[in-house]
This record gives sequence, structure tokens and C-alpha cells, in this order.
Amino acid sequence: MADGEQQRADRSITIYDVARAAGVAPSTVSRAFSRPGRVNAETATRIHRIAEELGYRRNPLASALPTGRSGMLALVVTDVTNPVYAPIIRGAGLAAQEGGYTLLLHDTREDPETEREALERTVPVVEGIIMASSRRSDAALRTVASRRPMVVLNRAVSGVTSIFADNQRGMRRVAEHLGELGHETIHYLAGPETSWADGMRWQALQAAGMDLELKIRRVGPNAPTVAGGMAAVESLGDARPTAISAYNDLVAIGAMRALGQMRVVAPDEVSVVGFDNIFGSDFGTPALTTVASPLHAMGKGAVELLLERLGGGAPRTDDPVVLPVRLVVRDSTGPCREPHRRR
Amino acid sequence: MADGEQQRADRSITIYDVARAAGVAPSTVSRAFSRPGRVNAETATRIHRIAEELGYRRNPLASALPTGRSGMLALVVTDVTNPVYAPIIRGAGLAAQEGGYTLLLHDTREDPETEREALERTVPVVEGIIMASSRRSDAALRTVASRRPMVVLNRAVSGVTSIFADNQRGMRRVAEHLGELGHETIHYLAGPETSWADGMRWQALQAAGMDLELKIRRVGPNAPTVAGGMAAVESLGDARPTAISAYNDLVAIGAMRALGQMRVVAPDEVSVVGFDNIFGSDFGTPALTTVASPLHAMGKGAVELLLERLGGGAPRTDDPVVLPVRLVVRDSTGPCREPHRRR
DNA sequence: TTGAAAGCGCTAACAG
DNA sequence: CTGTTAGCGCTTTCAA
Repeated sequence: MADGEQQRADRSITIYDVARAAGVAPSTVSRAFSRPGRVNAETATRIHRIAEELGYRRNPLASALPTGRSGMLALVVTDVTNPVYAPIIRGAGLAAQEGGYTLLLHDTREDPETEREALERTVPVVEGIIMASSRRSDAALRTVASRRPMVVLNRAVSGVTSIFADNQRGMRRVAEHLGELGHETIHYLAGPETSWADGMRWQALQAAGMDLELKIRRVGPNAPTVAGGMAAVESLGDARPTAISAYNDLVAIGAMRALGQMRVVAPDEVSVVGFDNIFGSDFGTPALTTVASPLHAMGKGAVELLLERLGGGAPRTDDPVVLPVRLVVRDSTGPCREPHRRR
Repeated sequence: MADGEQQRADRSITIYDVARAAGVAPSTVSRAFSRPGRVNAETATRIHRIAEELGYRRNPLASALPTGRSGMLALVVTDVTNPVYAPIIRGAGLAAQEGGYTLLLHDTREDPETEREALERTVPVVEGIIMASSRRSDAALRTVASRRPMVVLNRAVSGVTSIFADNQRGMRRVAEHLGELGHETIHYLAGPETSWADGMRWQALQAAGMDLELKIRRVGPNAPTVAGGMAAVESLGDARPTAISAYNDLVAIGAMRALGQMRVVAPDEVSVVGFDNIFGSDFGTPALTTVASPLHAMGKGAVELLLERLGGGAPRTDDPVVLPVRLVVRDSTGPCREPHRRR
């Protein structure tokens, strides 16, 4: 009312209204908005002005129908609540915005049924999909990929565009670091059984251990959470590891907490290192030594790969995009001073 | 191929295909899906069976056009990177899923321009909007609300459905707690200038201080982040508060960190309490005493309010929904032992 | 209960 | 460069 722009909500302004007011055909209005080059400059400005005056806004849903381009991308994550996803979501959102796309978020809560349902709803609507840390089988993912352009994040699926952090290098650095500190055995607190990243990390750690002459023990699988880390430590019984490499930061934090309750404190009696360098991993005492994953870059990169593809580029399905990591040494790791270690 | 369900991607199966295969009119197929009651039970099952066989999936975009119901809700947050949002997003996503809706997420990165743009794109597409902790003016929000059903979260705007935590009660509890511990002055580390919640918390703390005969000092505004909390403490100069109440947990954590660097440690030399009880607020040492906001319930409640409204309910615009909070006492607060306090 | 027909708002040939 | 004409896939009167 203040602006005199008052209008009934029941019917929105269409290109027809603008066309009538501008004295041109609807298709011209449409062109003026979708391909500015293809219309007389003067007419175009006039149309834009009138559209502005009328308060016209294009209906993306309507244009999605004939073109098949909805301007939406889906990002499906297993657990929004996990801090790893925050930077990923931000990175993805940023790239999406830059590309003129809108992000649809699906939180599957680690539930396969919810994931299936989400995909069911989202696939017909979006132009592309990013699956982060999906727990589904390669085959299932390929099926989805066959219906829509897709990129998998934090995972490799042959035949599907993949992007992830350099888990191998990361674990190698962990082993080197711990080895340099004099540790001889590393206990790996595993992640979920179905996690691809867990498999990678475990294998890489084993390989590095072999190479550096360190013993590696696996404990798990565990939930990729603080609770999972605590449970893992408790499952250790009387065993007293001097060095722990956890599947991720949450597990590492959980481990330190459980250890703390048993009065064994890092870095003095035990060294623990996480993975991902999530927000908050440096809040605790001691601040966690961890491998920094390029989370933001992963999210950003994933949608960029998708957009490239949507822009007509060939799908990059052969070589996955592997992003560099780096070891962030903080206070949770220190020289091995194992009490029952005789020298 | 394995399933024999192979199909070209270029053209999807429509109700026409199903109609033809089932020997009925397209409209009947449509009815069979949208209003099952209005079609002969047998025909309905047959249609569903055939649709299944053909791999038909309804195109939500196409049905959104004639009905105006896109099945999508927008959640706009100021900073996905802030851990407060994780449970909010989860709660909202859960309720949306239960209501058969899909969530569109917009991260404005605290940038007004991005927020404007996001709204521009999203408003025409979604059926309803949730604005979390928006920094816009009441008037601006009302304008948006006039275009689409909307609920504001963590804020009150008269004339717009609002839902938020009981900031007042929360701050009152903070003051009581600190008062009981013998503190006489509370330094409030404020949030952003434009934050409604900050205003509420500050006022409530002042009121409680008045009531309980505690002195309250305000320091800020500050960014609602760890960095903001550190900066706030640094801005204090030589002043040595015995009790700090922070705008939120991040600020509290930042404050403790800065204080720690000056060798003043909680809870011995200073008590600090946060707000929200975000994930990770108990990771540190000491674990943070804080006011637990019902974050998940806020997200869930917000979409429920929206769905109620979309379902034809009257917009609840008069009395805001205020969710209960509780004080979580952990280790960052303790009895006042102010060195320069003479008794 | 079902079919026929007319759109939802926009785009995309195809002529002119 | 612009107008005309069909649709995109689904819903919804209106008759039958």
C-alpha cells in the first residue's frame, strides 16, 4: 500500500500481462528475459522497464517444464548434524549460487529408506545430484547416475564423477607423524562398515605401516560419532594403545573423552589423531592433531563438476578428483612414553 | 538392463503412456494418483500396477504448475557453518519429510545481498519460507510474508508467525546461577548489532540483574563467532571480569580461549556461560555451562507451523511460539573468587 | 466413475 | 527481429 504496488496474491503477473502492456507478443517478452541478445535493444529495455513497473517475476517452475531446466541441484548428505558437512554445504551453496542454481538439501539421517525416498522425490526435480558419503552400493549409485548427472563426494565410484580428499596421503602423514614420535603400534579406530572412506583410510594406514615398520591394529567398526569413539575405546578393554588414529575427528574426540575418564590423557599417555579437521576440533584440551580435509573445496568442486557437465561438458567419469590434505599438528600427539614399553 | 527396465533418458514416462497402456483416459491416471478416492478401486490398482511396471514417476514440477503446489519449502539461514543450525536444519528436514515436502536451503553467509537474491529466486518456487535469525528489518520481513506463507525463527516479528527459544527465561537462569555462585558483576559479551536475539538476551539479562541486584556490563557488539568472542575479551583491556555471559556458545568459547591465552582460566578465575548448547560446547576443557536452546524443536516447530498454515489453518501471527530452555551447568562456572574483591 | 477439453506460465520452432 | 503456434506433464472443470 505504501508503495502503491499492492496486488492480489491469487494471480501473479505473467509474460502475457507484460506483453500486453508493452504492445508486443508474449514470446518477445520471454526472449527479452531468456536470451537478451535475440531482441531489439530498445524493445528489450522497454519490456524490462514495464516488467519492473508491473512487478513481474518470472516463474521458474513454469520455465522448467518446457526446458527441463529447473535450476536446482540436490545435495544429499547422510547426517547434517555432523560438522564435516557444514563447510561442504557452504562450498556447494556458493558454487551453486555463482552458477545461478539453487540447492536442495536432503538429510538422510543415515537411513537408507529415507535416502531412497529423498532420491525418488528429488531426482525428477533437479538437474543434477551430489551424493556425499553415500552408503549405497556402487551399483545403486550408478543407477541414479544413469537417470541424472551426478557426482559422488567423499567416495569413488567407477563410471561416476567422483571427488574426495586424498585419504591415502593423509593416513601416510599420520603414520609418519606418529612414527617420528616414536610410536611403534597404531590403533586405528575404524568408521562405519559401509563407509568407503573408512576402507580407504584403513588400507592406506596399513600400507604406510608396512612401509614404515609400524604395527597397525584395527578396532571397529564404529559409528562415526563421539559416542562411537567412546565405545571403541571401551571395547579395547585392558589394552593401552600409545597411539590412536581415528576414522574421523568425532571418533577421535570420543576416544579422548573415554580415555580421559580412565585417567589416561593425551598427549602424555596416548597420542590421538583425527581426520577432517572439523570445526571445533581445536576447541578441546588438548587441541586435536588431525588431517585437514579440504571440505569447502570438496563441496565447491562437486557442484563445479556438475555444472561443467550440465553446461555440456563431457562427464569426467574416469579419473576421480583427489583434493590435497595436510596434517595439522596440534596438542593431542606427543612422543611415545609407553609405561610398559621396555627399552 | 538387469531388470529389463532399461529406458531412454531423453523422454520420461508420462501419464499418457500409463493411460494408453491401461486403456483409460489420462485424467483418470492423474486422479488415481492425486485423489485415489475418486476413482474405481479396481481401475486404480490396475493403473498403479501398470505405472509401476512402466516405471512411471510423476513429475512434481509439472503438477506444480496448475496447482501452485511445488511441494517445496525454503529454509534460509545466515550461516550454515554455525553449528546452531545443524539441529535446526535436521528438525526442519524431518518435519518437512513427514509432511511430504522437500527442503530448499539457502545460506546467506550473513550477506544481505545474497539473502535478497536467494529470496528472489526461492519465493516463486516454494510454498512457504522459514527465515532463521534473519538480519533484515521487520518491514522487509513482512513484505516477504505478504508474498508467501512465512515463519521467522529465532526472532519475533509482529504480524508474522514467530518461533524462538525462551531467551528471557534463559538469561534469568544465567543470572541466578552466576548470582548464586557469588558473582556480583556480569559482563555480557554481546552478539551482532542487528540480531534480534541479542537484543532480547541483553534486555533480559539487564532485567534479571536489576532484580537480583547484580551489576551488568555490556561489551560489544561482536561477531557471533569464536573470533568475535576472542576480540571481545581483548577489547576488555585490563578489566578482569569474574563472570561472563556470552551471546552464544561460540562467543563463549572464543572468550575462554582468549582468557586462557592470558592465563586466566575458567572456572577458577572466571566463570563463563554460553547460550544454545551447540554440538561441541562440551568438547572443551572446561566443558561449557550454557543455556540449552531446543534447536531441533525450533526447526521442527517452524515447519510444522508452516504446514499447518499451508493446510488451510489460520496464520498464527499474534502470539509467538516460545520454546522452553534449560540451564546446563557444566564446568566453566564456579564460585566467585575474585582476587581484588574485598570482603 | 470416467472422458474430453481447456489451461497453468513459459519456451521453442517456424514463418514472416 | 518479431509474431504465431504448438506444446512441456499434469490438473481440473464440465459433461456424459
